Amino acid sequence: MVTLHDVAREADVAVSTVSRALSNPDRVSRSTRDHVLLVARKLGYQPPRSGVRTQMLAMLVHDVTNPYNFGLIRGAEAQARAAGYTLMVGDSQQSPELESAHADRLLSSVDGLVLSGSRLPEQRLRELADQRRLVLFNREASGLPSVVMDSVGGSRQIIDHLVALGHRRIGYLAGPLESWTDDERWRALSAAADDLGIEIVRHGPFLPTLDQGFAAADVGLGSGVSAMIAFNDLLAIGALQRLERRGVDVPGEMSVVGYDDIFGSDFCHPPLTTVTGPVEDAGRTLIDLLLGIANRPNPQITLPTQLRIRDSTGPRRTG
Amino acid sequence: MVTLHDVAREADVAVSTVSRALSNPDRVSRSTRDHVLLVARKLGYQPPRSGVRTQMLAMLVHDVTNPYNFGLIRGAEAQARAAGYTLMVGDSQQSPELESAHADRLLSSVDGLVLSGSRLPEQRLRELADQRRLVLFNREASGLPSVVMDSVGGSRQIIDHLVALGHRRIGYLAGPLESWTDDERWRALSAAADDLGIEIVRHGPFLPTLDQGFAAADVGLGSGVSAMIAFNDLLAIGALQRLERRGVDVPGEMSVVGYDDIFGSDFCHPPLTTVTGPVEDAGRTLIDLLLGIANRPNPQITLPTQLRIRDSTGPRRTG
DNA sequence: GTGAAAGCGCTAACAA
DNA sequence: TTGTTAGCGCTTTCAC
Repeated sequence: MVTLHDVAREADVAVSTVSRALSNPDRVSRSTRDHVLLVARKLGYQPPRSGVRTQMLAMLVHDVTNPYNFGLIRGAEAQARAAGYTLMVGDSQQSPELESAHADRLLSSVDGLVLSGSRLPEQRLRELADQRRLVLFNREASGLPSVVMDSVGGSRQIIDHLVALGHRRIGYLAGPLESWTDDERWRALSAAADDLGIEIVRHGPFLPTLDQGFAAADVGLGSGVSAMIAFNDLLAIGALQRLERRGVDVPGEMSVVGYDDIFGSDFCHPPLTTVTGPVEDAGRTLIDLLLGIANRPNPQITLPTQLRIRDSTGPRRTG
Repeated sequence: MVTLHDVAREADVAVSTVSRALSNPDRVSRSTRDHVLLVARKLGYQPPRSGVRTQMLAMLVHDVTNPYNFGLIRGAEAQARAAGYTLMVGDSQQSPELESAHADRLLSSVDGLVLSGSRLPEQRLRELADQRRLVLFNREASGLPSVVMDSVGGSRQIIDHLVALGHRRIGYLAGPLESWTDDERWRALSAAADDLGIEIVRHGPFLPTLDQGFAAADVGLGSGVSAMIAFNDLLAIGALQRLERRGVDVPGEMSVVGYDDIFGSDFCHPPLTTVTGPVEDAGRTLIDLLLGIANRPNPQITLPTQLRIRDSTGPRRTG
């Protein structure tokens, strides 16, 4: 454990100076402050944490404003509240660096941490888990507790559904390269397509946002497929908007499928066929694991998903 | 400031016992633990906070999963990130008690706090402001810095718009009674209606959720108005869904207006006429105020709003 | 399981 | 502005 004393020695100043630099930056000269802060950072100084329970839990997601997280947050919030805890949600902006920095800061002030779709290396995850209780969502790492929405089942159902409608060439609008979930989905889709002897082509990567859906739709249209599967609903809804603007009939000329069944996927135009799952359950389960209300020590839980068929998919137009 | 010593005296045990009860609950007997925790809670014990900056800010909203907060959160997150801070968002579930409890816990671990639409009494707000930097969104309290979306301008524009379309009896689907924003909106709407000599009737209160929008639509329909203004877009979109299901033509038989221009209000059916404003700016400004990057000491800022006209409003059908 | 007391890390008061 | 030092709150060790 790094103390003020250590920092003071390394920076060659008095402990009080370090204390001031960290607590009352105005009470110290600019140059020494910068120097001290640099050394503190280098040594990995952490504010001392009184062992007193904070009754706070934290969850880090890639984008708080992605409706996908709604169910997750609701479930987790409810369960945390029921147990007398405060849940705070943070945003890592799809960036492993930011995720890591936030996690560091949170360690000293929360009793437990949920990482959703973490992009940190296993090594780093284990480091974090050594200091605080840690659970993962949509990411697995050996020895760490996790909850994952089953991508295989839902993906297979998508392919079955599209093939039943006569589609033989399908496009996949991929998510971020670093995304564990994207990888899972793509692998499950390709496997299912292989099994049924149809063709699936991968486009992208795209960021999971409405805007990127516009671009994705154009790419998909240009590739001559009759159906597109988007990495998630945000991308899919963006694609629907773009297709409508370009005068492409959905599902007449193009079928579109998403993942996650987010807020809006039922009232967009046309309502979106998508993979749905018990995300609120997942949120609750994550908190249960965090608080140690689980049977086994480090369970890796997979929750089932199903295809919810709405109006954005239809028979391939022949001819 | 309450110390372990105080708790120990009041609970008639040694400080070490209190320390254990709070940090290592397993190392103390069940009965004394419960007793100590109760006393600690009664005295309002707070874990000691090393003055070291945590580089964390917190924002409390009523519902993290209300898309209204998207812009706010994005703006605030971006500005916090730019300044090297971590922003965490918490959910008060429309409950002042929960808001207060969360705020208490956060005080000891963040450098500043944003309360959105706070329902705490001014007295309590000032108490909090004494301990940490505090700024308010969509709530004003004398002596405290705040940012508010102007309800008066947007409300007046709604009434002007509806009157221009021939509407003479209008319904307002009210938000929660304790909501400062609801109060502002209702007063501005009534004033504008009075000025123009038309009738506006208040229904509700309703919680600002899609589900409550279903109920609100039914109430509005039954009251013989030709246009409905909802407290916010969530309520309005819920109402649109209900009207569609009941076979009511929008805007032919009923016009609908919302507030906030949330995610989904542009792709619901029909796209919603709503009051929009620079919410991301608001988010950024809040963080600026929190970090003291402001000119005046405790500014009360009001940001302008405009009516965005889409397809959910039209001429009153005569006859 | 609990209390007494030593030890530790941080802050603040004071001197330079 | 910076260093010295006393003091404070919490944890931990040790005795019972």
